[in-house]
Amino acid sequence: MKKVSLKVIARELGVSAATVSLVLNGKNKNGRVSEEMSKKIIDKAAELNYIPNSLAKGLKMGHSKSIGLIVADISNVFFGTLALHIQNYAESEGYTVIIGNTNEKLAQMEKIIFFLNSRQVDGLIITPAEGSDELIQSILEIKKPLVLVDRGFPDLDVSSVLINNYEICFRATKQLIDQGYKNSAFIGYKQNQFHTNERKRGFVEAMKEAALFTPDQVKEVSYQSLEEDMDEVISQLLKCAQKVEAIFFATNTISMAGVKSLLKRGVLIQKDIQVMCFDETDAINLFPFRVPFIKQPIEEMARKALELLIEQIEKKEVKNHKLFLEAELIS
Amino acid sequence: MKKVSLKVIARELGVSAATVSLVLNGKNKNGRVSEEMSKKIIDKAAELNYIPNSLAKGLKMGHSKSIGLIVADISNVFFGTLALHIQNYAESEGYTVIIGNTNEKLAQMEKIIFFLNSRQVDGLIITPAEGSDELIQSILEIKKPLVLVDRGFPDLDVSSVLINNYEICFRATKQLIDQGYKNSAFIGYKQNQFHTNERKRGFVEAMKEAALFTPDQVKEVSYQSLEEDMDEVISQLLKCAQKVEAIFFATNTISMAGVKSLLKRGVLIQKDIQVMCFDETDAINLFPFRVPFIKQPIEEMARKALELLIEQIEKKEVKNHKLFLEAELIS
DNA sequence: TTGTATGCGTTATCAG
DNA sequence: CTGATAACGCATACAA
Repeated sequence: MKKVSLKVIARELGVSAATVSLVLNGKNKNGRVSEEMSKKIIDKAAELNYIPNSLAKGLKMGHSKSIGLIVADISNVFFGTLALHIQNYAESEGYTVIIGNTNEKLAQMEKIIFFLNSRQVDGLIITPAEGSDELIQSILEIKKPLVLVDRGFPDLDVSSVLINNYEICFRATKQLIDQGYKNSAFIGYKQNQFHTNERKRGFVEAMKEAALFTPDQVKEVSYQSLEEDMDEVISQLLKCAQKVEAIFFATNTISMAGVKSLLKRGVLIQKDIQVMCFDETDAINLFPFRVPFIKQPIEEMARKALELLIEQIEKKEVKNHKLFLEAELIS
Repeated sequence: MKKVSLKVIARELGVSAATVSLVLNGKNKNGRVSEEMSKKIIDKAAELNYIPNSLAKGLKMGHSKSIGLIVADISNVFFGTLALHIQNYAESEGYTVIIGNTNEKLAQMEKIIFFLNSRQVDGLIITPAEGSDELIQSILEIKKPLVLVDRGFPDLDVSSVLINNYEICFRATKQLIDQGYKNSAFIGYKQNQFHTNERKRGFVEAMKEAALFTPDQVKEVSYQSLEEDMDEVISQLLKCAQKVEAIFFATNTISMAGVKSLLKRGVLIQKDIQVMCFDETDAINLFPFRVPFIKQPIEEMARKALELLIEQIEKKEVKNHKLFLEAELIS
């Protein structure tokens, strides 16, 4: 079973490759090719199981009709779901998605970008790793269409689709306060990224507004040693002189680890300690009562990111649109 | 910032594109190109930020150094994790992975295969959808390297990496019996796939061996309406005259939905009803006690699948290796 | 209504 | 030691 190319079809039918190409691309508008020939070609292509070679096409056309999606970790449900939706929308627009993982590592991210670029992706959707601003800047410089999702760099002239992190965290914290939880803690990642900082700021400002803030309410765990750090932080909180009444977890993975750690210690969620989670993790659904959480509009994020990207690709200009979608407080 | 190709470097340096190609691919072994020129070329490439065009290379070479991974649903942790590991191994072997979702739909799967083939992937790793045997057969016929993971077709002459579904489920069921749970139920997907049938068979045979089997112990839910079906099935089981003592869930998604449904009804896991789960879902870890589950060697599955695939790709022959890796019973 | 020629960026072959 | 040339499969301008 040898490769069947345009030429093979052309030869079998005694016509030129050009004619076959025209017909198979539906470009025989103004009676360019006869109905008869046209039909013969289409039938032959089907008969021979012709599959167009996208590499050749891409090379010729100067675009690959593919986009690169770079996430931190595809085994994380949040990114998996994001990827699913992006793929779905991309497909309906005629684009393939190539997914890469950074594992939150800058070096890895750089490698993947190079790789994706060498594969001639028409654009990139990225959840940038910490400290990747220069790297992002370098993509901008080569005028490659680019959209950031989930995380962004406010100072960079780049399009991004984020949620209203500050505001939703402010509201979530305020809700805890209004419900009577005066002494809350916030657990986030030990990293300096805009979106995480905004979440923290939301918590801090709400607490300050209610004159309830003390600096040691904010705790940090590291991505690499999440479970151990969480256990440490939780036990610190439980030992505090002033009893912690609620804990705000800043991401879905932190929420899972946090809830797990609490349960391990026999702490009763909502009875002993209230929690506020990020994203609708499986964990949340297992309780016989509602656990409050912040719901991100993942599908919309996917759609918007793709829209912005395709706009850039097709208009051939790199625009700076910064979108902040509204997350929802579910309780 | 225009595209920088081999030619550009060549022109700037006043040499031919061929020479540049040789140097940049490290093929100037036997003093083919002078040290001096060599260095100049490498420096220039770095200076101009040269990125090789994989499309052109692939077109010329006849391979793309990429493989297609087709899963049922990338937002499912099992597949996400599988994808992560496959990508990691693939990368270390110099291959890119392009991921596609079937959403368990045959038509979708067919579409993706066509797409991936048109992108000239060198091989395919697939978790086949139900009823996709003819489709798989057609891939075999065009001699495209192919490995099935997680699910397989025993009658097809195709390589696959599965776990020992029958045996592990037999043992898991036997363990429930030995622990005194006489009346167990099994909940699986309403589909006719080898791997799921094997799981069911493991349960049934173990029950039969202990003379405890009755046909209505086996329940089915459908992938599309998992939650509703699960609620229905669970309430059926709870209403049974003969009290159900344990439930065996046949996949990770079923486990999650099942546990959720039980908790919703106020059933106490392990106290009222024991469960046996598939995969280590988040849910399992939230209980203050150990919930027994079957642990699949996902990373090993990924590695083996890739090994088999690369072997096929590089030896240019399609071998039929059927691997059955050992899952682990954790309790 | 159809065919020919050209080039996309690369590598391999063969000359020089 | 290096350069010219052809070819991979396709799309397009131009010729017939």
